[in-house]
Amino acid sequence: MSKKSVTIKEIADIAGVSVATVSYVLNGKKKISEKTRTKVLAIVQQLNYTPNLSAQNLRTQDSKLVFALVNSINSSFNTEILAKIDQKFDSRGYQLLTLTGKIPEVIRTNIFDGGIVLNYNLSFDDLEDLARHVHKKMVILSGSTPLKSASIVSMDNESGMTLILEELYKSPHKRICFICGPSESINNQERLAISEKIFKSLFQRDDFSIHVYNGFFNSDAAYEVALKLMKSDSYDAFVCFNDSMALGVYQAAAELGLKIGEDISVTGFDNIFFSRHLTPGLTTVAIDKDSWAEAVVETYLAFNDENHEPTITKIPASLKKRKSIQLRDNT
Amino acid sequence: MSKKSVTIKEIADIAGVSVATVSYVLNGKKKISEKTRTKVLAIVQQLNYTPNLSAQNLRTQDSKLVFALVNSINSSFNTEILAKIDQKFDSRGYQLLTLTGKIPEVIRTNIFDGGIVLNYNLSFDDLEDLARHVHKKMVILSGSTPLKSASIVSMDNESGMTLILEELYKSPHKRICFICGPSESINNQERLAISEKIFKSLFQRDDFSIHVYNGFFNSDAAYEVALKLMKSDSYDAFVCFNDSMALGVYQAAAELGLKIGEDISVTGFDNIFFSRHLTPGLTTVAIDKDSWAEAVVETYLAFNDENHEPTITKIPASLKKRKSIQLRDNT
DNA sequence: TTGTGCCGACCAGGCCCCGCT
DNA sequence: AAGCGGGGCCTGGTCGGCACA
Repeated sequence: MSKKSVTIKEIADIAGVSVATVSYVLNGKKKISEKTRTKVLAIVQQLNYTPNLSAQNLRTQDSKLVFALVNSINSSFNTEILAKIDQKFDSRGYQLLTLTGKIPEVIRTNIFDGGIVLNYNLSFDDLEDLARHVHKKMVILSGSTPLKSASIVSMDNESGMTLILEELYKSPHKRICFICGPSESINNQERLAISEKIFKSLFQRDDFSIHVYNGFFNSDAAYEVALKLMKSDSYDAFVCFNDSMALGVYQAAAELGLKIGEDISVTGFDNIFFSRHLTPGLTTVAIDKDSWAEAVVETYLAFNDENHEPTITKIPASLKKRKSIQLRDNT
Repeated sequence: MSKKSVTIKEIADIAGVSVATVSYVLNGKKKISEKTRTKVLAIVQQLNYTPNLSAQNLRTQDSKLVFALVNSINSSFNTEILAKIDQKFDSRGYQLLTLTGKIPEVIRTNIFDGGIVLNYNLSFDDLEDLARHVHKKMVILSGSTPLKSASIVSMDNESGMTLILEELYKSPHKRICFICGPSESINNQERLAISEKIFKSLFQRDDFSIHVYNGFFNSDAAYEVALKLMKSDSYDAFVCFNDSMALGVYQAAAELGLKIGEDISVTGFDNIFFSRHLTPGLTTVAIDKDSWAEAVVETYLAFNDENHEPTITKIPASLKKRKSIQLRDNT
């Protein structure tokens, strides 16, 4: 299999010039006469020659490949932001390669210029470990704790969670429960911490922890949990730490004939695409994904400066009001 | 930036052995005494050495990297199957790297062992062009027309479309329209062709083409189209060529107070995750994604045999009955 | 002797310094 | 001065060979 690919040497031989000349023609770093230039290019074209990237990277110690490490490629939240980042890297001459797995071998080798990590389920320790291995440009898309050699561009969970709980406070529904994500997730940890703070101060209650249920950030688990809780009629407000889980809550409500926005209130986080397609629309926390993606790419490229030090950037969140919260007056 | 990484030569120097010895220790192709082995490994461990993949690939002319080219990473259909393929490649020692773009430069270079193409919007000509460039293992996940140097493992659109239209035939709703995808998409072409055939034979009508509307495979466009059509009350059955578009139809129906499964019928294709979370559940065409992924990986690995010839495999489709079609009697 | 254990040296493809005409 | 080429080098794999028991 895999026919041998044509090399620069073959091009040189056929064109009757040296390898050096072909190389110069291809990357235009030196003046070459128009005559040889066209001759070489014609042969390159004809033989469909492409430089061997391994050889190129090896020699130049440089690469325009950027990895994106994600916990799962099958997640709307991940792919929505990934699509934008991909696009922005592309316009700057970098190619984004998405890969999954805890810490794949391949990122420890040096075919990549650097990478970004978009991963709900990577603990701080995992990140430190990763940063030790990838001694290059690295941007993490979650968390707030500075890392030795990676920048952070993450969403502002604190303001986001505050916005949504303040909105929910306007509802007559006050028997709140929290459907949260996996404990390893940094975003989950942050959302949990700030929720507790607000719950205590705004709702003036001290029994936060007993109203927290794990939905593992996925709709099926959240569905199971919600179904049980609804049957026992313990709660009339469901604060989901992401939109996927809100979807599971919607499904449970539909099954039991509960009207969302009337009988119960439901909130999400992330504003992924289907949250506006639900009936009623899901009130959730949005973050401008375009700005986020832009910040990620800029932060990444900032490593190109000599002596650049890692930075931490927080992307502001806003409230996306729809109809899943019942409000006292219809404001 | 990017501290210089440690090389095999440094390891050799520190261990007081030759590079050859270190190399043999690392890939165990030759007997090395236990004593030197442990000594070398200790230093490798300590300096956190990882072989330079570019150098390795260059020398061995071999790679365990597989690309997955997709039109968009932000599509549930793509990511659901991708996640499974990723996993199966992983268990066979290959690393899957997902990338987007028409024909990215990087796949023409030889850092990849080969790749798969999962792309609704790549025409046959694009595929031929791609196959010319990637003269290696290649598996395409759509289409039926044999390619010179790539295998095909695609879903059986014909049987899928037949199943769903036969089911719809049991409904009293007979004013059918078809919401289809972009014309370049091979899957769209196949679904369109077979729909026309069945429409003519089963429903015995000859005016197929005037009931076809383009929804571009995305929910927003489908929503716009559906809203207009519903307002004019021209149709009571909406056959969507994928589930995303069915989502748009659901939204339009909700807005106009139309009950799906009662006032109108809606069908999908692909059975992506949220189709079972909708209310009512979406009746759609399912394909066993696990079998599909398995077939893709097996087909890919078959290229390892000498003189392997490209193959074409069709993955069977089945009907996922839910409640979005109104049936005459409640069977 | 006949291995066993190790090493020197070359090779893979392409970039680019430096020197030649 | 303008155009071109020789050859070292980036890193790691591997073959033939050599020393030593």
